[in-house]
Amino acid sequence: MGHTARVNDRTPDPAASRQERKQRTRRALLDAALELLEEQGFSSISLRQVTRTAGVVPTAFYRHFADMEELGLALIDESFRTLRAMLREARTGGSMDGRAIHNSVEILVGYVHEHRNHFRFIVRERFGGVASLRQAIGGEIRMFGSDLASDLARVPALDRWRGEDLRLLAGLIVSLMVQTTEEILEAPPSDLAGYEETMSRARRQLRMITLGLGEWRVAGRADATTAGSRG
Amino acid sequence: MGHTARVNDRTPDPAASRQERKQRTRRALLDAALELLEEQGFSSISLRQVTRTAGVVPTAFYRHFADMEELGLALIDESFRTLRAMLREARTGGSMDGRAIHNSVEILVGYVHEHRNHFRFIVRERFGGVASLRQAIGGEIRMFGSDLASDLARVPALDRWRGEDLRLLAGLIVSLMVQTTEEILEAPPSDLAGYEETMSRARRQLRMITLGLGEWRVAGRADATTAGSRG
DNA sequence: TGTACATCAGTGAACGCGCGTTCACTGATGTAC
DNA sequence: TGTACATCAGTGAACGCGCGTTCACTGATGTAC
Repeated sequence: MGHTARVNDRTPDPAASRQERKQRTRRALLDAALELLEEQGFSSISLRQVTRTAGVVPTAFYRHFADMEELGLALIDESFRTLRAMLREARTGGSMDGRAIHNSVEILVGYVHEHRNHFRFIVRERFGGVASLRQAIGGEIRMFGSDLASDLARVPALDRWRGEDLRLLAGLIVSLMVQTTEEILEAPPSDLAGYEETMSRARRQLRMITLGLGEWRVAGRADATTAGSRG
Repeated sequence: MGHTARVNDRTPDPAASRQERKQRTRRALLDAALELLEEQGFSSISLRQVTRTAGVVPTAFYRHFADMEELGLALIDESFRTLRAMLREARTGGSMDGRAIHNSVEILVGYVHEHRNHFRFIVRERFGGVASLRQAIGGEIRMFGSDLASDLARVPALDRWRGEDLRLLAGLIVSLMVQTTEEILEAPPSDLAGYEETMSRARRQLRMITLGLGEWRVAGRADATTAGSRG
């Protein structure tokens, strides 16, 4: 809440190269935007507010971004880049089963919790007023759903499912994860009990979904396959 | 796209009373805002844009709303009032079973489809930059979840469920409905095939959720291991 | 190592613009008698 | 029914303000020799 780390604060740090300092200012602009986005929507924060918060003159902005939209896209990229890497890593190791799906959900929710400001921005702008940001965020979430669907295809219990049904199932899970992300962001970051509560709710809701999967008729006929979610 | 029904267009209609004309201007302001909200977020549309689109001078705005926020709250109220009535009616008739839940979902999705502009606004501002609107929308959705949970309590198959679990299940279904609403709004209103496709997906996803409910252990132990499917 | 020049991140003044809000007003509609 | 007055939805001018963007600039950092 308003520590507002400005980029200069008049300690020029002679050890830093020109390039390093430029990066630092860029960082300050991104952080300033994230700070302002705690309170406002992206389309209502101004370039001048951002530079003011970053401790820099308005015109300095143009050394880093062509306009606010470009800054917004940079924030989206930042938000998802590390998460994608973490999930890719989690998914390469070992076999794919119900446990692995649960793991991915835990990784995502933990990640969101640790990057609250980024994801508050993401949730706000997912259907916000700026079309290019909406598209970029939509693309990331869709990609996330596709990855999940192909993971699900590797779960033994689901091996006879049609691709279309796997995508529906993935959509259901993504929908739960979006909902959970929103819940995480509603509580203050210090509220660890609330965080655990949300996690626990998400786990049980995920289990509610997976429990019934054994009942789903694969080919459209009533041949009930076995094996629900097995821990 | 941009038919922009202005309030005056210089046909004063001598038959209308002063009160009727005032209502008409109010309506024109709300419609103007909805039209602008197709393209922009609420916090970035201006009072002057709204009055310009409505065909009225900026200062006339104050005869109807204290500020833009008050207009926004009026739009939220409009969006949900009729829907609430329809769902209440749907739920008073007859017994409550899986069929009734499906019916409610159909009503909601159809309603959203026929009030696209209102619900685009709702979806945008649900996590948008204006706190009071966020709260109002959150309250409506939460109320919706509570109603659904108490409906679920009357479903025979769920009669032994704990309230907490019913709320989780209701949350899951609300989450699916929000997701479906977002899908409906992504396609143009003329795309009836897309609408039916979305409806069909929603139905099957709802079935995926409800299929497993027989497996849920009512008294709920805390570990993750679960039995396989029943016949 | 020292000098002369190039680069370029950040500065500060200035611009025209749309904004929300104020104010005194107009003139049609409504009401009292 | 006709007259005199009150109401009040909508008008139009004016205000001060923050905005995005332009421009010429400064002075520390980087580079060539």
